[in-house]
Amino acid sequence: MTASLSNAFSVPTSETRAKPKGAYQLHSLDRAISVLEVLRESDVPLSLAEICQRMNLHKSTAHRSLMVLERSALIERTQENRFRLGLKLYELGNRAVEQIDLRTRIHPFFRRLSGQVGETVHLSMLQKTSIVYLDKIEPNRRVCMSSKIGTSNPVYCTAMGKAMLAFQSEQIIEETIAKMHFARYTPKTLYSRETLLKYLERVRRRGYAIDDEEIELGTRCIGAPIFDEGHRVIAAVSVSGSSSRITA
Amino acid sequence: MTASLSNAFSVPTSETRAKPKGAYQLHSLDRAISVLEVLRESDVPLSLAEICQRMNLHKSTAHRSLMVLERSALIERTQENRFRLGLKLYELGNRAVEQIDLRTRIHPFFRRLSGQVGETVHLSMLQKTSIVYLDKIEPNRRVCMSSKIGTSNPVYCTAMGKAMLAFQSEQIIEETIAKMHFARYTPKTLYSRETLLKYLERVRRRGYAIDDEEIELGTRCIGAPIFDEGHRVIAAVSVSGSSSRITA
DNA sequence: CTCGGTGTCCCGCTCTGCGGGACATCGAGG
DNA sequence: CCTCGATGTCCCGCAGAGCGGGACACCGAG
Repeated sequence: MTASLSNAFSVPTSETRAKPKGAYQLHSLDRAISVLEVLRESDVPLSLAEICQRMNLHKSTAHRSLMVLERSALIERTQENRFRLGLKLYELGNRAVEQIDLRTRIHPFFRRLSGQVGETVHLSMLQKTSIVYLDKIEPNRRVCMSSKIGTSNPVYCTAMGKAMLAFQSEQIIEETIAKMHFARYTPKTLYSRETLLKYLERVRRRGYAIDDEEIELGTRCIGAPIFDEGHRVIAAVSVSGSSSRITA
Repeated sequence: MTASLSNAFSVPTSETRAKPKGAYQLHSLDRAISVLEVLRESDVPLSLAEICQRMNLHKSTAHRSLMVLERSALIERTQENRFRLGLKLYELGNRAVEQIDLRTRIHPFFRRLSGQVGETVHLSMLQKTSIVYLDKIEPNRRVCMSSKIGTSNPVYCTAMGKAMLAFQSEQIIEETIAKMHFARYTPKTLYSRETLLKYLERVRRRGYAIDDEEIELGTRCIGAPIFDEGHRVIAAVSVSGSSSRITA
């Protein structure tokens, strides 16, 4: 299936752009999504010209995209005619996690875990090649390692990511790994298909995964998958702490 | 300007659809956004067929849209081949409010207010013809009136909405009201341009707005605008409570 | 005043992507 | 077993959406 899709490239046409194309094409939609991505990465609102530059687009093309996006409040413009992400996204995003309803179902169990370990605990879900943080509880310590809710990290260098990936079907694992771009955050980061596969095998035997300073030196995490009634992985929890405190 | 845009309709073409068109057109993008909207309104994941039905679209058209949206994780599909909003929206949404950064700037002041009044306080921002709730603090009472963070309500029947709208430029007020669809939630709901305009005038004189059971019987709110350094309205706070407790 | 930089808007030609429809797949029912 | 209906996926030709060139207006700087 995935194979047949890749064949669908048929005519590679001109396509100089290095867009992450994947068969089904809706140019203006893809472009609009890229705009959102560009705006997300920026810390300040961007002008039309800046957006054109970063995506190399022509003025009129970008302008049209922006107008439509603004009309639906996915982006909004400041008084100085700059653009940033719109609050509609907040609405949609909150609704998205609400539909999954994981947070409320898991929260009690989650609190107890937090009380027991006295370290930061996180809740996350798998999303393509990333994990997205949905919830966390921080201990009453001065310092603690934690990620911000609503952000994401790569699967291959987090305990929760590996815990969730390990229990997917053979096929999903293959597809997911194929889409990954390995980057070495620390010397300990797993950076190849093979090491990752071997690691997933271990996770399956033990039932949990560990991130041993793979994304940040000094931070160690233990992650375990959460299954639904049908024994499918739907989320993961983790305990994170300074590598000095986490050993057992 | 708005006038010239409306002229740009030039050829009304076929367009049987009652789409909220507004000059700049990107069909596939508009459609995709509608898909998100449809998914947001549903409490259960929807199948391709159901989506086609609700939007009356042809299978192939909707299918393409869905595939692209899924590729970028704006929607995700369940094992039963149904679609729901994707977690990417959560990421983007959180980033959106983070970029505005209001919450953290206002929070201290906000806490104090909450402590003083002992009723639910809300923080919201204007978004087209709605207000979006960004933050709230609830009192330690058993019952309290409050809205869910990340959701929205119409401008014309909320204290914060009217407080923010009142201090916009003449032009913005006009445009916003033009886009509104008045619905009568309660007998007290303002439901015409004129009453709303007159009310806004009062708000400007007093400096704050009141929602007197306009959206829900038994609930009364007082809303005040928040200005930035340049005396522009950027948000609003409100105090809400049962109409029996709120009078002065 | 010019000049470079904005954002907005128009228009013609090209090639995207629409929609009809074929094709698999599944499940229910006979 | 086959049939039937409903599903999702995929292909392809034609038509019209939307791309990009470019005109235009509007700054603010020099």
